Amino acid sequence: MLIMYSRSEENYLKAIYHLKQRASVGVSTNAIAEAMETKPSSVTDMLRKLSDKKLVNYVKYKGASLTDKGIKAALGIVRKHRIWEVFLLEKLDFNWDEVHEIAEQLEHIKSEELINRLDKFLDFPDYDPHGDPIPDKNGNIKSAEKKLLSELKKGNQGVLVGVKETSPEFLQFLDKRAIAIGTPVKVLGKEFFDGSMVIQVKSEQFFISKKIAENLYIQI
Amino acid sequence: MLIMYSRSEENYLKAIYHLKQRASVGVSTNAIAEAMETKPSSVTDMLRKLSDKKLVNYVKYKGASLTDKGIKAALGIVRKHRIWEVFLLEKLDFNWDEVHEIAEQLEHIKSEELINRLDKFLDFPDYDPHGDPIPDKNGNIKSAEKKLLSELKKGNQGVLVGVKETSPEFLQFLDKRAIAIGTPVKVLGKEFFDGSMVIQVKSEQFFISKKIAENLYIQI
DNA sequence: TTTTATTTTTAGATAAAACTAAAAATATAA
DNA sequence: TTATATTTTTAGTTTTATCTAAAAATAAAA
Repeated sequence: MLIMYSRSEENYLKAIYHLKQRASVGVSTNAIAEAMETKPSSVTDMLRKLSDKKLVNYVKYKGASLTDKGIKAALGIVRKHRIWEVFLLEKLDFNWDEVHEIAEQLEHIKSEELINRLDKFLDFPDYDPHGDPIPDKNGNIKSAEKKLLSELKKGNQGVLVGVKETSPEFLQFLDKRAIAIGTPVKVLGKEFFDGSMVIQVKSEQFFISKKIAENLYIQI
Repeated sequence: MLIMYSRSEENYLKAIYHLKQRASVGVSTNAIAEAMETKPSSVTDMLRKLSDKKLVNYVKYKGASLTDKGIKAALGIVRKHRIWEVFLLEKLDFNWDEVHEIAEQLEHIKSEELINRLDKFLDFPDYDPHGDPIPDKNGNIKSAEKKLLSELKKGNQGVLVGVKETSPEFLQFLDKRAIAIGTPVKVLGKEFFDGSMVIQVKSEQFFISKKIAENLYIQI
């Protein structure tokens, strides 16, 4: 059962996987198109194709969700992506805002053996540089019990364990303030009006907008 | 001048580079087709395209050769391929007959930074696992002054520094006889009739056909 | 040098993955 | 509930890289 998917198919599977994450309903055509920076009509074409291959459940006008087969395939790609990110950061000294783009290419290299050996070479890491868990070769993934910083209340504290947004701009924003995975964070104040917060990071205090808080995962 | 080429264009450039190597005339359409396992008509199409991009000199019915721009591009791909091979062998413990296929994929990853950092990580290797020299980032390549074993005469001796053929079958053939890069080899006898040889490898003697001898590079 | 064989090119077709523009379905607002 | 807006799909093109079959050019043999 050594089935291979095209680079495009893999990218769609990955996008649906990331968009779905517990949304009980199907993912909309438009949402996929936006995430992939392509046109809705292209998405429709691909959904039909993936549906024919039993990788997604797709009902016209009702959106799509991954089948078990689709989830398995998506997890394989996510695994590759995250292992390569660890390699780039730990072995080649890339910065955490540089690794994503290159991993987008490396995740499509076809070789189970390669990724398993790389996994071993890196001593079987559990999380990638952004704090996201790495599925093992059987597709088992640790569902990190993390909360968004924006969901915390005044007085709550925890450790930054992940970021939702991974754009270089956002990651550089964090770097500038010395906020990184593992950094302890405490909520000093929160505005009801706009959801903005004042947080304590080490000896410093920062004002952050709701948008920032919605992209930081905290483990309490 | 950050020009990118498609995977297919890169493969054609690489194939022409490998076929050319000092043949003063152009490489024939059929030779390229055979090397790439594709049809001559496909080659004609691509040669016209590469010619438009000033990567090859192409004259209808007369074959093709790389321009300076084409050589530079080809060397960039060869560099990536060989650096990845070193990585796979040295860091991930792949066998030398397994690395080629995976490197065929990795060589197309688009990132100068990546390959330069990998080069550094590997401590700037000069040769790949098959004994072929690795071009530096400016395209300078050590032209190893090696001879084919088949060109040597009775009594000549040297060290195996490379292989021409890189198929798993051939490499396993060598492994079975403990012939590897760095192994000293001496020609004990040579038949005029069919070019076959008897060679001394360490304490053992082997009979090898002309075809084998034509795929082993020796440094005297 | 004419004939035959081989190589190379042209012409037209196909498949994958994208696009645009228009039509159809669904959701929202008056 | 009808009208309007949004979302999604269909239909038809485009681009890249391939292919087959036939025509043209070149090379080899008689």
